Amino acid sequence: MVAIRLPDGSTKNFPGAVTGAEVAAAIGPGLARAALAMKIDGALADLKTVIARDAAVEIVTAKSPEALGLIRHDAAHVLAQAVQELYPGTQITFGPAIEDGFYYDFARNDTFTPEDFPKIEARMREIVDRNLDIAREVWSRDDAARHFAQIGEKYKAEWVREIPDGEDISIYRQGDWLDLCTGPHLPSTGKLPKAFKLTKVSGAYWRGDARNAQLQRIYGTAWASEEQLKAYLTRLEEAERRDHRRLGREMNLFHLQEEAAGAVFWHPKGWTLFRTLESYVRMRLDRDGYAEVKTPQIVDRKLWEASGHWDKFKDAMFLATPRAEGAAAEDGGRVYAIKPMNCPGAVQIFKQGLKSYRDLPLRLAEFGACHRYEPSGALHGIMRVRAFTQDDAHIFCTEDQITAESIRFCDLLRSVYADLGFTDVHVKFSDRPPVRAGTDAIWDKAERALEEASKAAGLETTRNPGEGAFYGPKLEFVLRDAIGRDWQCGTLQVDFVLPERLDATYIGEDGQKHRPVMLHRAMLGSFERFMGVLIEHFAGRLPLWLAPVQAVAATIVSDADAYAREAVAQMQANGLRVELDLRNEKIGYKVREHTLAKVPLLFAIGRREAEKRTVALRRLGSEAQETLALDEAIAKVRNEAQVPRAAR
RNA sequence: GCCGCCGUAGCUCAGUGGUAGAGCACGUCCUUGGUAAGGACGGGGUCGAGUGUUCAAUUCACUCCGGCGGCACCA
Repeated sequence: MVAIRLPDGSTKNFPGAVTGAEVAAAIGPGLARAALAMKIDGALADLKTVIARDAAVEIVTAKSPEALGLIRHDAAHVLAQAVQELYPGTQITFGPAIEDGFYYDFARNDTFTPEDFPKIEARMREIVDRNLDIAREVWSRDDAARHFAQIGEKYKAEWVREIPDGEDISIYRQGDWLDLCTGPHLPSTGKLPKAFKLTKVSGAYWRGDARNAQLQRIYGTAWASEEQLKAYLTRLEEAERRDHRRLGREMNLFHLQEEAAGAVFWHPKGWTLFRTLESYVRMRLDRDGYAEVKTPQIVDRKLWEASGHWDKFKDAMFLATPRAEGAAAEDGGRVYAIKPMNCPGAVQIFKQGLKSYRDLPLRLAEFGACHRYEPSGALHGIMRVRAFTQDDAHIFCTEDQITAESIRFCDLLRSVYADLGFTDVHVKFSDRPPVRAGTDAIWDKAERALEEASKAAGLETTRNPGEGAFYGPKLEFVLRDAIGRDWQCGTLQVDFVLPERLDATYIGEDGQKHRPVMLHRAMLGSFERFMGVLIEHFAGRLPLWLAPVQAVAATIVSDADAYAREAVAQMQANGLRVELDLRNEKIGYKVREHTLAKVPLLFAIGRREAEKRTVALRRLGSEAQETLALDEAIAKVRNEAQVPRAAR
């Protein structure tokens, strides 16, 4: 007898081994129809799996949180079958479920284009209509390897050989189509909702390695219902509306052009935002015990060789040599590199003069402009550029101070993010990468120190194996934006390696030389990227204190021009970023324009206002008007526009 | 860097083997209008760059540059 415990606490007894489908049927015909898979003692399994012992079983339906993953994984298989039916000779490789959808990687000589999608989607629907039974089989390694080799699936054959001993080699059969897959899967293709859509094709490397063959990846999205699919497509449109490249142009913040690919031309408004952000961060650092420095832009490559960056990153560095005849020789044949990062420079400042343990921790901040030759395919708007400014700082401290400094930084970071409108932050812990500097003993120490520190700072971290910097492990702070997207911005890295390589020392209490530890840290990461994130997070509707143009004073009739000028001058004298719109246009036109430009405040000034020395205030996103005396309006707006924590 | 797609006016986009068009924006004039587009007229393009095919290339081919979507990379 087999006793099956159900989620509601009840137990159903069966005379012998049962399948999930039978359990579902025993509960009710509705559930039997809706069943997609099950969980046996919490582990996801096919409905056809035979349960031979007592267990807790939960039937998974389209409403279960696990359903989307199953649906997407099945959609990937149906896609693969459709593609192989339509394009014989195409090899299959991998096709997992991913966030919001799925993909499948194919090897084929001809290329897929989006024009192929309608045909493939139609075939996918047809496969759903065929309602093919999906069943798991366990094969021997030899049989599986032989089978895939025989039918020309060399990627599958390769993979079969690498499945560890002791693991089942499971094959899913869907009609007469087979795939090597761990599952689980829906009981038949007919259970797959038709709420899917192919979205894009791209290249992808076999096993994620650029040295391997490039495959063709077809992406799709799949949902439990048409409504969900529609909602997803709407979400994509929303993301497109927020695109910082589009808003940057529309709001006249910046532009990019090919003579300086990967570098930003900041327009007055964009630069105003940049400066506002910079001075805010500077204020926070000033108040948190940092000293700001500035290090050279062009530095002899010897320094980068010493730091280890040359070895690892020389291909991504810009070089600079004097151009004048004979100058290079006169200069001792030096080769300079434009700095790709600030840390070696910070170490040079630390090394000036003897440092005592009494000087530690020493927090050196730098708004460092760095240049890196990023691969052309990596460039993306202002989010991934070749010239950027970090809100960088290096904290030189003793090992004992790591924890306290980490806590202090995390506190600052949380508060800064909150001021900037981000409260949903999670933290990744990236440990030692395969290629690294420093001994394992040093890495053990560094990882332990960072773990302790992050625990002490009250952070919950998820592990990110092998993703640390070459000189040390790091915490990465990921912000979730208004529409649920994640952006990695802040970082905290523990570094025992660079102080050693660049020979930084301090004199300890014992009168002996010691190595300081270096903490590399950034909050925004790069201003360029962070500004892109801000723009997208707020959809261009920046909070008043950040808005490059906080208000526009727009006249209704030209008789009000003189008063409007005076009002704007007063506002500007009070530190508000206000523009004057005296154009020969109707107020409706001006309202529309400034609304589209996402200016937070609009002061309409007509004859009435000029006579009574008032302004009619309209706020972005509202149609209400509020008439205020000029002085009152200035006081009010000034208060609202205050930089967070600026008041003393 | 790799795969695919794209590059026509400031922006969004039509279009053609015989050297180009719309809407918005811009300029001038009229209009002084009370909260999301008032009217008239006008200027504006080496059709990304180069090479080739052709009597003729913005259109076809190739190379390069840049952009977009992924992949890889990200000190």
